[in-house]
Amino acid sequence: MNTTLLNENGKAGIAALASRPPRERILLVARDLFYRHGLHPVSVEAIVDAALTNKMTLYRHFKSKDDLIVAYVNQLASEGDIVWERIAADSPGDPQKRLDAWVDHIEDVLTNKYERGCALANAAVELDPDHPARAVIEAYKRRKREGLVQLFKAARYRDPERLADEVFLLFEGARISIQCGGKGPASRVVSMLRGLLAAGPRRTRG
Amino acid sequence: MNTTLLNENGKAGIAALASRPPRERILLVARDLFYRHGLHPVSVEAIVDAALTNKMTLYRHFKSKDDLIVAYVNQLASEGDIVWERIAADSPGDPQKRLDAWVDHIEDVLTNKYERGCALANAAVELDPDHPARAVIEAYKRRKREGLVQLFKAARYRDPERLADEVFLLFEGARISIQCGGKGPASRVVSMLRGLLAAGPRRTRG
DNA sequence: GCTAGACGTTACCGATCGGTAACATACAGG
DNA sequence: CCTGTATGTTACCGATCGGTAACGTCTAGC
Repeated sequence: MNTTLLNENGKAGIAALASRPPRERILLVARDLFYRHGLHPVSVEAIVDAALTNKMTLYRHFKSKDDLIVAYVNQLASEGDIVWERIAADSPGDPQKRLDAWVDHIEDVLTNKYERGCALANAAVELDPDHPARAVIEAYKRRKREGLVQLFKAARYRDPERLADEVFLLFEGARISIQCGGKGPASRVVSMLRGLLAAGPRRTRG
Repeated sequence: MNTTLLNENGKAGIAALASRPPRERILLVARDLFYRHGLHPVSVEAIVDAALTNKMTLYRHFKSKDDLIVAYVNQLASEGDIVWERIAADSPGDPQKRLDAWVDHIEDVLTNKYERGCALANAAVELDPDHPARAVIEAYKRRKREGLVQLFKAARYRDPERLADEVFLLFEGARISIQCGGKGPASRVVSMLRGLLAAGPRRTRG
């Protein structure tokens, strides 16, 4: 069986894995396999094999596969929050700079050759409406959108709610479109976003 | 087991099903179950049960489950094409009216209470990159985007490619956001689209 | 050095999966 | 009426699934 682990999405290979505790290895591998192949096609066997451990150890850390999925989704959400906080920390008190930095980050995401859509959105597609992981996903998306609203508000853009929705939806649409063969539309979204940011600020009555 | 069939997304109930040939029943049911629960969680047993038939009959019409998935995706794509053609037929030679009609259609889709994202995009999330159904999905999305470009071109909008990408991505983003709890962002997208259509036309040098 | 707890190994469980063989039935067209 | 074709029924296949029991091993901390 193939034991190739983890794309170059900022993560290390098999060598760095071996020295980490099993739970961490499992989450690292789950993150990779779930994203690349989806939730259902990836068996716990495949995960523990790639994580260089075994089923018993996995089930000592996670009550069930669904519980692992919740942990996987929580991991993604908290990583997204960290990116957001890093952007905030890099430009304290400068909402305009934060917006620019956010678009730079978007550009990185969309040009990543391993991009296969938003992992959280993809997970939502595969999960029943009552799956506990969905609440995490929905809360994260709302948080993200609200952060954009506050940023546009602080930067004194006109109609911040509408603008936040627009850039939020453009970004979401671009990510989902990448794996639907529409690389064309997505390639233009960064310049669209920059256009929106450049054209809008301080239109609040001067 | 529950035999509730087909949401009100324009399709009939169990009574209308019974009089149709098995292959049609199977596709009708697959369309419903695949969309509501995803591709992998729906077994062929569940499909044939809901379609009031049996596995043997299904496998006489489809070589495999993957083959059924291809037929499911083809069905969705051709239905989408039919909507597009109907819009064209309703406003022959009037691209602006077609654009308006398209946005009206978008509004219907986004306000449908059973909306769970674009069925084709959802399917793409669940399919390997080399699955034969993916080519169908990608071709459809490209076709759809190209149709928008031609419409904006014919209606003499400025920068039709960019505008087509923008409305395309907003629509895609809205659909995927609906099931991620972001009903807020999606609710504004129709007025955004109408704004884009109203503000832009004939900006081609007047 | 001993012990406790984390980890690994093997083997297994019942359920379900996609898919098929063999056979019975219904029915339309000659 | 007879025959061919589509459909339905039952039973089954091997594979894989998520999950567990029992037991052996390793090592950190006292």
